[in-house]
Amino acid sequence: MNNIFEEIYKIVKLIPKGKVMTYGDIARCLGNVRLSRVIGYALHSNPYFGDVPCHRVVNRFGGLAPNFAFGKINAQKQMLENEGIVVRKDNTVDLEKYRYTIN
DNA sequence: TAGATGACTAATA
DNA sequence: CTATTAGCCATCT
Repeated sequence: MNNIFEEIYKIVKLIPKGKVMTYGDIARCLGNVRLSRVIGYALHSNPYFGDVPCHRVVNRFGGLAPNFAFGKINAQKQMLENEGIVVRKDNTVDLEKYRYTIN
């Protein structure tokens, strides 16, 4: 499938361990920041769970998604911590520290 | 088949 | 400064 979804997954897969990316950054990589919405749906659908580290994708505040596809937000939090990322009590990460930008 | 919705963000009023 | 509108695309009803 050569649609926007594949592009999204391609970018997400490029996120190194211990780093996170925002929807906006991914969308900007695709050439249009407004695609951030599509990214959200793409990960919500989550057809490639296991291949796509959707837990490394956070919103612009660094906050984790309220409805994690696999389990609860707790699961995402656990996975991030497992990679060495410190998640705050309010389920947010330090973007200045963990934000990964491709360009 | 057509319309509404959603893990969002940035720009404008 | 805060609040609202616009824009994207796939899936759901």
